[in-house]
Amino acid sequence: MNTPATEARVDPRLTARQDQLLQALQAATTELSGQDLHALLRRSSTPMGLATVYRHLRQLQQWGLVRCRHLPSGEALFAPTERDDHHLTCVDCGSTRRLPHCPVHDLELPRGELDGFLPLFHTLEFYGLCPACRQRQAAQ
Amino acid sequence: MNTPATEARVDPRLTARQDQLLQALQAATTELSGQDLHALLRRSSTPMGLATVYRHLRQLQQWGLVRCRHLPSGEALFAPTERDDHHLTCVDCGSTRRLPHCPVHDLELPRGELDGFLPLFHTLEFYGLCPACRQRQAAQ
DNA sequence: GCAAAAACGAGAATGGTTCTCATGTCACTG
DNA sequence: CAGTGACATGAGAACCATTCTCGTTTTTGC
Repeated sequence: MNTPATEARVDPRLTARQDQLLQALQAATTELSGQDLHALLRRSSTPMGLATVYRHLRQLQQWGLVRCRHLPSGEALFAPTERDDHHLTCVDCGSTRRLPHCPVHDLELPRGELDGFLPLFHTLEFYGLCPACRQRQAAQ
Repeated sequence: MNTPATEARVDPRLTARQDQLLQALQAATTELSGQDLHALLRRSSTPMGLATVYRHLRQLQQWGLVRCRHLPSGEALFAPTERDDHHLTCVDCGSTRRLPHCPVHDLELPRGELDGFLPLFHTLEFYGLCPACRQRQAAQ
């Protein structure tokens, strides 16, 4: 199940800021929230404001370079789309665990994989551009 | 890809309030937000406060009776887990469209199905209880 | 009935995200 | 070089869905 992010990438010409943001995400071993990125980049030689962080995260997301998922707490976590990670998320404490490999290739989740985790439900969502927005963006 | 919600259901003995909430979700043709449900039930003969709506939504979710997904806007939408719906979500305008059938059985999304929608990335998440929380809940 | 426990809800608090707008930056031009 | 316009930036305010607080009401167990 490969989402054609490369094909979807409209304009890979990133600004320095966008590149800085993307590299921070790629360098991180885990997903980062907007707040995390802000705190991280605050310490760099070229600090980035919170508004700019969110602005560019949305832009990168619309370009298919960054994916976003929401924890039960409502916090949004970002990661580069090149990482094909999937997670088990606890609806009680909100903790998440990365699955060792993409489960879509093995839909009947084996007991061993779950390792005690009790699945209650799943979500499968596709993010992208609807025809109306593609058309509007092309017209601009 | 059937999530064993029934097996996971710890205590299907719902209170009147929980039942009212679940029935409202089942009766609705679309997913509803917490605010939607509050507004809807406000007009019923037994109105429900916002705090109670969210309290029970979380409870029903932990029981695997209700699923929740987040729009790019951050708004959370709820639906009964018995409905196996999946969506295309636009990262620009946030609109969502229900897929005609569960795409997990047809992973290579056919062009016709997309109908002009440009997928940028997808998310696949499992929600449930981690071992620690199962243990803690069992102990209580 | 009656007391203890649980459920309830109005309104305040929380906190992540977005918006506003004044300022900064940069590429051009003449 | 100023001059100029378009765009990027960020501090802080605004927003708003959700959660928390806490006094009241309802239910439960006996």
